Amino acid sequence: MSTQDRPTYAEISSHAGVSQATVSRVLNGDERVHPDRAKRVLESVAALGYRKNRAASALASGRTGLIAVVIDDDMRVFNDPFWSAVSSGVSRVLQTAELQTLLMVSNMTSPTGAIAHYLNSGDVDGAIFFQLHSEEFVSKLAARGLPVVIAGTPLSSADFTYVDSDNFGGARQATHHLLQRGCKSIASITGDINASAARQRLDGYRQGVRDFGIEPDNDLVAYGDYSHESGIEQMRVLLSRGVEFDGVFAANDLMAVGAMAALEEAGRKIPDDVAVVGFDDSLIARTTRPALTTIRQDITELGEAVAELMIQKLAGEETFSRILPTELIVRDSA
Amino acid sequence: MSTQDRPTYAEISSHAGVSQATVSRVLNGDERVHPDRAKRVLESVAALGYRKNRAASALASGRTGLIAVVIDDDMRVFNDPFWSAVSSGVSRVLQTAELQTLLMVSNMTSPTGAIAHYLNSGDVDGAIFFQLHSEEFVSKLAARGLPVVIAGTPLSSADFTYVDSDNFGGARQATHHLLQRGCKSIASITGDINASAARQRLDGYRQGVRDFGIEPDNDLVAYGDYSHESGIEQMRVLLSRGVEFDGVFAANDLMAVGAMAALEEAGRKIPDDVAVVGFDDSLIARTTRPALTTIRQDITELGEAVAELMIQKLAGEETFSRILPTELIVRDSA
DNA sequence: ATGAAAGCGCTAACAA
DNA sequence: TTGTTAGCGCTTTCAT
Repeated sequence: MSTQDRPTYAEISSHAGVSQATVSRVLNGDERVHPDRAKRVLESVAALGYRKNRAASALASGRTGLIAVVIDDDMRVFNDPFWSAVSSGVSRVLQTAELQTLLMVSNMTSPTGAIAHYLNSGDVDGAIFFQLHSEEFVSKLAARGLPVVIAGTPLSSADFTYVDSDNFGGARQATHHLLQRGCKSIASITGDINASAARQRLDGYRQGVRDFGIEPDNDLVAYGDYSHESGIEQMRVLLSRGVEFDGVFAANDLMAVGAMAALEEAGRKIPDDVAVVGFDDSLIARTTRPALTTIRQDITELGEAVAELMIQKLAGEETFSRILPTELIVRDSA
Repeated sequence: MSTQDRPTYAEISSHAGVSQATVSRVLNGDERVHPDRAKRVLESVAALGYRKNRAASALASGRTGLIAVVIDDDMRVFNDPFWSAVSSGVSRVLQTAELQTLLMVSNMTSPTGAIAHYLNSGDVDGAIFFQLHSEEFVSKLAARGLPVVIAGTPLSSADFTYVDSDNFGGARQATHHLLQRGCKSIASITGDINASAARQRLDGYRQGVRDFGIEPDNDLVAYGDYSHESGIEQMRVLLSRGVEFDGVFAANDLMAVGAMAALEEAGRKIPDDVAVVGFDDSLIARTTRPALTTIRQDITELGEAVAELMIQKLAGEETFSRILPTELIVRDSA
C-alpha cells in the first residue's frame, strides 16, 4: 500500500558513491568490502532511512526469509496454551535471525491441501510442524529439500530433526515421587495413546514402578485421551475394577484434575487416600484444589530450541534432535 | 532451497499458446479473458504443476499477501488460550483469501523495534493487533496507509476498526443473573483496570446493579489484575472490609476461581453463602469445583471477524467495528 | 576489493 | 479481448 517511494539501492549507491553491488554486499554481510566504504554505505542507509524490500530480495536470491509453523486446527491445540507458548518462543528466536514466522493452521494437512500447496511452492525457507501430522507428507517435503523441524516426537523412527520434552523421564520421575512418598500401588491414566508423548509417558510410568521392584500391572492402567472428561471417566473405571491403588499418575494436568474430582466423588481423600501427579504444570495445576503436584516442561525453551535447530539447518549445519529435561513440581496432591 | 526449476509463465504461456499477460490475467481472476483461452491456461497450469512465485508477484504488484498478527510477548497472552484461538480463526479466514498470517511477537512494540521496522517496510499488506499496544504507534502505521484491525477495544476514541466481545453487556448479564437468583448485594473484582475490557466489565457490573434499583457501592469493588493470585487477594480484601455481599462477579474465570478459594478458606459456601460468576468460559470454568457459572465469549468468531474486516479493508470497502454478543453459561457456582 | 550488467518471475501500462 | 514491453528492487556472476 502507498508507494512511499522509499529509497532503493540506486539512491544508496549514489549517495554513498559506490556501486549497487557494494551496497548489496554490505547489507548482506559480505566480508570482502573495504571497511571505509562499508561504513559509508551504512551511513547512507541510515541517512536515507533505507529498508530492504523483502520481495525483491526474495525474488533475486530465492530465499524468502519465511518459516512456516504448521499447526493442526485441532481443538486440543487451541485450547491448550502449550502451543501458543511454543510459537512465541519460535517466533522470538527466528526474529533474531531475520526470519519471520508464517502461521499456518491446517484443518487437514492432506498433500492436496492449501498448506501443502504453499509449502511446496518454495515460498518458505523451512517448515516447523507441531505434533507430526502425516509423517509421509512431511517426509516428502523434507525429501524435496525443505528444511523441517518437528516440535514433539515423530511416531516413526524416520530421521526427522525434532525437539521434545523428556516424556519418558518425566513420567518416571512422577512415578518415583509417588513411590518415594510411600505409595504402594500406582495407577496411571494415559493420554491419547496414538500420540507418541502418551506412549512415552506410559513407558516412563512402567519403568518407574519397575525401578522400585514392582511389576507393572495392566489393571492399573486406564486409557484416556488427555481431556478432563476422560480423566473423570478413567478414574471411575479404575475404581470400578476393584484393584487397590494409593497413587495415580495422569499423563496431563487436565486429566489429573478430572481424576481428582472422581476420587473425591468416591470419597477418597487426596493425597492421603490417593496421591495424584499430573504432567505439564499448566495453569490449572496451580489453581486447582488441592494444588496439583506435576511435571513441568519448559515449553518456551522447546520453542526456542526448535527455532535454533531451524536456523542451524538453514545454515547447512548438522542438527541433532533434542530432548529437554522436565522438573518435578511438588504441591499438595502428592 | 533446491531450485526445482518449477515452470514459470514462460512455460505456461507457450504450452497454452497464449501470452504471459493472458496467463497473468487468468491467474489473477481478470474477467476479460475468453473462457476458452482461460480454460487452456488452467489446463496448462495443472498439466505442468505450476505454482506462482509469491516473491515475484509481490515485487511486481507491491502486494505481499502477508498480514501481520502482532502480539505482545506478555505472559498473560501466552498462558491464555484466548489469543491462540483468535489467531487460529484469523489464520483460517485469511487463508480463504489467499492471505498468509505472519506471527510477530513483540517484547516491546517501540517504534524503533524490529517489528515497527518490518511493519513500516511495506512487507505486509496489513496488520492485526491483539490488545492495543501503543496506540500512537498503531495510529502512525494506519496514517501511513497500512490497513489495521484491532482485536479488542482501543482505549482512545481513535477511529480504529476493531472487534471485541461485548464486555459491558456480558458483565451486566452476569450481574443480572446473580440478582435474579436472589442475591441482595453483589461485589466485583475487576481485571487490570488499565485495559479497556476491564473497565467495560466494571461499567457493565455497575449498570447491572443499577438496573435492579441498587446504587453501586465502591466498597464492593476490589481491583485485581486478572491473575489467579489477585482473585484470592482481592476476595480477602473484600471480606476484610466487613461489607456484606452474597454474590460476586469476577472479571475473568481465573480470578473467580481464586476468589472461590478465598471464600472457602473463609468458611463461606458456594453458591449458598456467596454465588460467583466469572467471565471467559475458559477451560478452568468447567473443571473447577464447583463448576463456574460464567460469561462465554466466542473467541474463534472474534478471530474470524477480525480477519474478515481485514479482507474488506484490503478490498477498499468501508469497515465497521463489531461487538460480539456474549452468553451466560450457568453452572454450579451461581 | 569493486563495478557492470544480466536477470529472478511476475504485473500492469500501453498498444493493437 | 489480447499481446508487447517495461520495469519492480535486489542478487550474483563475471570482469576488472
